[in-house]
Amino acid sequence: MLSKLNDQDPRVRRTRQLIEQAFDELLTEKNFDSVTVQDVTEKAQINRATFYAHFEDKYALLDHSIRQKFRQEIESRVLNACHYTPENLRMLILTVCEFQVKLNTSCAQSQKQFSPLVEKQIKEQIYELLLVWLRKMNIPVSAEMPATAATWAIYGLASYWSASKNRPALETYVDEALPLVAVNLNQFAPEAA
Amino acid sequence: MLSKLNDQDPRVRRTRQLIEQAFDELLTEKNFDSVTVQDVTEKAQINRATFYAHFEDKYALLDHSIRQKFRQEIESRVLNACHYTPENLRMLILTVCEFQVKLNTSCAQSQKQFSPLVEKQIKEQIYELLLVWLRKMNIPVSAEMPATAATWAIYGLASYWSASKNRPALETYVDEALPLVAVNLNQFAPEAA
DNA sequence: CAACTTTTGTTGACTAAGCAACACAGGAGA
DNA sequence: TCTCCTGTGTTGCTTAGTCAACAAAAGTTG
Repeated sequence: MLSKLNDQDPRVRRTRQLIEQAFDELLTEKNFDSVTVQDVTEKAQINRATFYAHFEDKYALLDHSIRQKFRQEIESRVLNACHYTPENLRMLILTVCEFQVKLNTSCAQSQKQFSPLVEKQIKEQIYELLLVWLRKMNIPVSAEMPATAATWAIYGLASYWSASKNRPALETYVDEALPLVAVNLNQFAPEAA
Repeated sequence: MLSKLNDQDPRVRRTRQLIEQAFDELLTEKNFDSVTVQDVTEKAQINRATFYAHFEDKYALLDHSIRQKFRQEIESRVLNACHYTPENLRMLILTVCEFQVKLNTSCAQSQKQFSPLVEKQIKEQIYELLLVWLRKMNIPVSAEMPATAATWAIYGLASYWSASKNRPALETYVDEALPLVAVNLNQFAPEAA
């Protein structure tokens, strides 16, 4: 059905939380493919029909879960409430890198199964964040293209790092990555104008 | 209202649990008198009207809470699923003593405010348990009177102990208390028949 | 392949929970 | 005293969640 539920309703918040929590726990036990909607609803102790009132299917739940967790990382570093600086960009890259390894360690199996879904969700949020940053420094050209380039570069660099056999130290890696991404954005920064 | 709710309904179980948990937490913070129904519903994040669908008022909640906690103590020692022996009776006395001090320590203020309510609930359950024990050893006389005498004796001894300034060691105290209670019951025990 | 089991979405009728509004009971305090 | 304020129960109406049943997909096994 998915007739939009009221996010303010305590019941809605509660059952969403139950679903998300059950889902998280299940992902630490088995891989995503073998988790069924029934598993989730049984662990969450809700009716299966209720699940479908909240999420279209288990893929929508995964999307939501990834999105939410990444958003939390962003928000905990108040990156969402700030503007562009090389330091903030550096922190963003670092966050994406850390998120990748966190996913790999907290899930039962390496999440090859759903990596495309993860990539989509993360990139969407990086992109939105960069757009906000760029729009704050009213630039002469459209923000979409620099934001797109930077988004893909950040995600690509983070993936590359997290997949490396012998991962270099995160800090030094990010130091190297930063200029590769910043070059597209620095030109619009106030001090460079 | 209090139109009887279905105990099997997951929603009912959930909100009851929320209410009980909120209540417990509040009792560790302040004394019973100053806990309002509003406090409970706010902490539990449920609607106030919902509270009244489950409990008549905060006194009914207290009754329920005490009753449930004591029952848990009984059940965790499987006293509910056994028959009369001096050893089981000893364990029962010990349980009542421990429960008294547990109440005193886990609640913000010593629970003088609601001790009559506590006493009523505990004694009811001791009595029911003793009745079951006595009925299992089909005795020639009615079980009610020995059960009553033993119930009051047990509760009285436990109260006396928990209120003592310099409490003697629980084990030795119970050893002394046991014969005082058992004398009324032993005569019906199989080996004494 | 066919017969099976499991899981998936979806439905409609019913019940519980949320919400806002109400009248009413104490206090507390000028 | 009168007023203000906080907490109490109760109500009618709305929305969310439960349940059982269903058909249809997707695996499994022989």
